[in-house]
Amino acid sequence: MRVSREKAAENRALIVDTAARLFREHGFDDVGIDVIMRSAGLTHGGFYGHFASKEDLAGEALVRSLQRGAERQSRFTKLTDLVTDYLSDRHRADRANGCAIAALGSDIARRSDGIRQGLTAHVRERISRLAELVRGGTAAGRRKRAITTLAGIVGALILARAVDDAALSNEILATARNAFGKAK
Amino acid sequence: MRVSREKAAENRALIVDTAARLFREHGFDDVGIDVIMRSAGLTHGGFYGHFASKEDLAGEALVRSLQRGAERQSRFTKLTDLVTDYLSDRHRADRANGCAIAALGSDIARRSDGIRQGLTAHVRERISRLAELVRGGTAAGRRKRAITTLAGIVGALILARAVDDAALSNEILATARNAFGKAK
DNA sequence: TGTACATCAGTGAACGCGCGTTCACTGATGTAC
DNA sequence: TGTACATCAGTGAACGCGCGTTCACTGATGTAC
Repeated sequence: MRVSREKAAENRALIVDTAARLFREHGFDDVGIDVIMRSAGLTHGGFYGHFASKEDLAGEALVRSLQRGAERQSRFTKLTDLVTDYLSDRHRADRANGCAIAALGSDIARRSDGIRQGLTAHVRERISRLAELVRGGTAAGRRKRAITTLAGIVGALILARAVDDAALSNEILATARNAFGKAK
Repeated sequence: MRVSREKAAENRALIVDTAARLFREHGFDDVGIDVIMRSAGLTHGGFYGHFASKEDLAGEALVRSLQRGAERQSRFTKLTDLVTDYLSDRHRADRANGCAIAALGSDIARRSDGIRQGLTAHVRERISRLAELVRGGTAAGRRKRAITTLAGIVGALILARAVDDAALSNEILATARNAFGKAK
């Protein structure tokens, strides 16, 4: 049965949000459209009224995930705080609501151009944002520090999640927090 | 038709090697058994004479990939050389024969226990190996430096591959080479 | 060393299931008068 | 403001394809004598 245009728009946004979480948690290929729609409280048949294809949704969901990450990071005024939050136990455990680059990074390199373009714009912004939080040095130096920091925290989180040993995982997180979160 | 036991063992190793390359290039879920077997010059029906399941092969293939990476890195006697090689244009372009952590990192966290255990042992070894290449400082300091370096180069390679812009990708690689490859 | 038989690596057809996608239909919303 | 009709968001069954897995079969290898 038909619903109001307002409700339809809400449903669309809900599908994107739901997919954004499920994709980060299980990867693009391991989440079916029926699961996404059911999780959003709908049936799978209505999917193609909102999106042209699953790949289309994947692109929107990734952008949404990245936006959420950017919003969270915008709360911090010190690089240390941002790094501490990014490399926290909570973030390691909560893949579904965490950084999309860490959750899907090695996948993204293999996806379609549209998806990679969305990521590229985001990475650019995140580097600029990190550079603003670096204290001292030249502009070029701050930018280098921002890139190094981004690479370091993304790599550390991916390693800490991939590793099957709590002690080693903790050691990786703690060491990276120290190395990349220091005022230097 | 039957082949000699020696030939059968060769075929098995060839399947693992072939799968190791294909998985790194396209991801676990986007490579079918028929593609792997055909790439190895066999037909798909023989697969289950060698492996219990696709997941079983995935585990062996990952271990093989990680071994190859360890062999390559064992050639270097200086941290700078290792980092320069890891963050080279060649490595960025050749995902199929490169580091499995960078190629499959965010996937691995979602795989079965067997697969993650193989990775954990490897990460431990790689950290020890990197620590040996660090000059100066205490043992604990060298280990911390090794962890930071591993996280940094893995993250940088993943970012450089995911990004859809050659200039930005180059900037990430060059900056990380400088930051993590320096003698400090 | 040669022969006869058992074994078994590899083949190719087939099965079954999951999943992306399509479609006829329903009934509430939106619109024209 | 109310009525009649058109629209269209969502439903659920169905389609078709790909892919992991199974299986009867083949014929070369391995073994027993």
